[in-house]
Amino acid sequence: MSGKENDPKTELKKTIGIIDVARDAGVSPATVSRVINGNPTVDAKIREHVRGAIKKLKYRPHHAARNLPRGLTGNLAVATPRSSRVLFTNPFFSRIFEGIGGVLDNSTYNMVVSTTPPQLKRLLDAHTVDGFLLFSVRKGDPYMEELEAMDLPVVVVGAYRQETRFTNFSPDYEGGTVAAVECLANLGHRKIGLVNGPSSSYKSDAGFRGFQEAIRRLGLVETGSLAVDEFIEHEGYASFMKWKTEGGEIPTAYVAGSDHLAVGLLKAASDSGLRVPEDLSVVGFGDVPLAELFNPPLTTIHGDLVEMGSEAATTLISMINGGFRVPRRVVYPMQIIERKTTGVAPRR
Amino acid sequence: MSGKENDPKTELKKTIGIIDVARDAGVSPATVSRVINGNPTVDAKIREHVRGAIKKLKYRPHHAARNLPRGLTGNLAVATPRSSRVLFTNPFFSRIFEGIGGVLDNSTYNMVVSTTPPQLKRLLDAHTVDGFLLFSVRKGDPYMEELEAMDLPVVVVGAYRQETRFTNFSPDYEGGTVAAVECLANLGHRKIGLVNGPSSSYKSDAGFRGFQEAIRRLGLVETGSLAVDEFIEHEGYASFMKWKTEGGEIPTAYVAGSDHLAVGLLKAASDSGLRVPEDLSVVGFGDVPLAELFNPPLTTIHGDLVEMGSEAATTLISMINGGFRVPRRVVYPMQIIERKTTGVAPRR
DNA sequence: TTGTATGCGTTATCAA
DNA sequence: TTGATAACGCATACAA
Repeated sequence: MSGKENDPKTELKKTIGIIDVARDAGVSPATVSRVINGNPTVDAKIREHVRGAIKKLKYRPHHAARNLPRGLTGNLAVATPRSSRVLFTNPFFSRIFEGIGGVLDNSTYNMVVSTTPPQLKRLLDAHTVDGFLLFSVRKGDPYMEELEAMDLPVVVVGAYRQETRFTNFSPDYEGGTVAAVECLANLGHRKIGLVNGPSSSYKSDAGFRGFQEAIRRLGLVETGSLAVDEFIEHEGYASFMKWKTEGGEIPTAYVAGSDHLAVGLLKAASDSGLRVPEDLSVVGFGDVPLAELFNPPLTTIHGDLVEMGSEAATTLISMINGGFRVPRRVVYPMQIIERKTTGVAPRR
Repeated sequence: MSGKENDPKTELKKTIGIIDVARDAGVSPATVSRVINGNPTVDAKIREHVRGAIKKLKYRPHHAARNLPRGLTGNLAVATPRSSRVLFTNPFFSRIFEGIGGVLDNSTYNMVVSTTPPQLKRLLDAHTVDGFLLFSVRKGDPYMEELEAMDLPVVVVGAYRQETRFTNFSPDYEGGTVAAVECLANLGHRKIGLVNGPSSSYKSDAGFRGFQEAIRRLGLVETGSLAVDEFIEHEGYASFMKWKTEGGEIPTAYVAGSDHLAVGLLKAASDSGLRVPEDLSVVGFGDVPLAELFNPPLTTIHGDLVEMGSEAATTLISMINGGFRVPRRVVYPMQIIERKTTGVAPRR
């Protein structure tokens, strides 16, 4: 009635590990490990017994310790080499993220997100992830060469350069822009402008290529194009106002590099007394949730970005497991959604 | 000329570890460890020598292995117990996230993000993070009781219940809503409606409390209130249309639970032939980047959410290190930003 | 100031 | 089918 299990050194153990479970179940740690990992070579009775001990002790495996012997981490990085808010101002991100999440749900990987250069740097300096999902990369972004030099699996989502070992999944910025110009041309527009991002953006390059090609092929004239530093509302607004103030010629239609840019442009046009689409047509890019609800509803370029995120994540995991040794380059088709910011060209 | 270091077993080592560096530098692993951790009790010459070896071998410490002996992971969770897109449709999230990122930049913690219940479940079942930053929690969300029962540090960002061990940082939903009603009352509005989220939302509760209190205190009359399931554009639009179709009375002003809700409402009003703000005034909540650029610019409730995110993260880290043992409850003041969706009440 | 030895929680190899 | 035991990469008392 007294001496049962009355150890003198009744110390308080911090975390209960696989050894504690083994002791409680009267088996070896190896057997517990087998049960945890669903190894079939375990006697059914013992398995249930061990499971009972696991629940009883509220045992929870240690993620990092589990992966240590494999030389892996069990973590995937979702990162941008640029500024903090890019991931969220990136019009596509929320949908791509949704695709990634779906894949992770059916895996055992965790997602470690880095939204600033210092965080990315840490990810590179320590073995913290088994692979990278990279977003919004621009020319000259920090740590990209370093990443190229490492042998970690990397998938870049969005436009990227050609000479690279990275696998790349990207919306068809070029084709989407072509579709926008063609739509405008069909509405009778002859003078069309491009509101594009900075030259440091691969996405800008692709959009520019598509724009130029379509303009030339259709015999149109590029008019009043604008180049901004970021694909955000404010930049689109300011650029248009500046252009107008300086007496620049206003086209009858604009193709924007992003929906946010388009919204800024729309606002600037409105503040300038221009009616949309009577006086000016505008096409966005991305079809963010807001686009449909905007006033007026935004004509824009749409693509299945959830699917893209999903495939990117699936591919990365496959690469980690030795698949897809040679870089892949996949482009996702984009199509135009005509709403209310595009109309027949005005007679000027 | 032949036998120097000519081991028979010239196997290819996978990752180079602290031992390799130690051997190359002619010191013990412990000394290398000290250099890595900036331990001052290392001779300057040796330190430089070791650093040279680290660079030469391109040695990178292993994050998980480093934290194992400490019984920690070095990871923080940023999670929501709800659906995937919540984190991104949450109007506040991008700014709060910015605050968190800033703190992480100056720490050694990594951020593992979970945007789906399965991912959250994994985080709970394995020792993967040292603490939780929880977002968009609603009544009845899965795994919350489980988390409460564990002894991991947790900080909830956004409205939450009173009876909890979790520390809580939240915008002042109640006070902000009061400010909105007061503003409207000053403009002469008497019949005011609330476009609120679902009753499962703590945020809705707070907004409702503030609304009711202000309405009663100012002697106004609640008119045409709407309750939606999510704080998104679509819901606001649909609810208003349904209400109108059913012949419900339209107030002269609406207070919305979020900017996105306000945008949907604005769109519905516009489609119904109502002018803003001549026929109807609307106040949003959150002051998302879009609000200012919307057409017309949205009057809304603003707060310093970057700061809130920053303090939440700082507090969580402190908790992990043994600080703030008792739950804290911090409410961030919100103020109204009057733009163009609010005006003098029409005579009806 | 530096080295040795041990432990962190788990997997995996090899016997039994 | 199960059990020792050696890694996995590193930090840290304890010695020297």
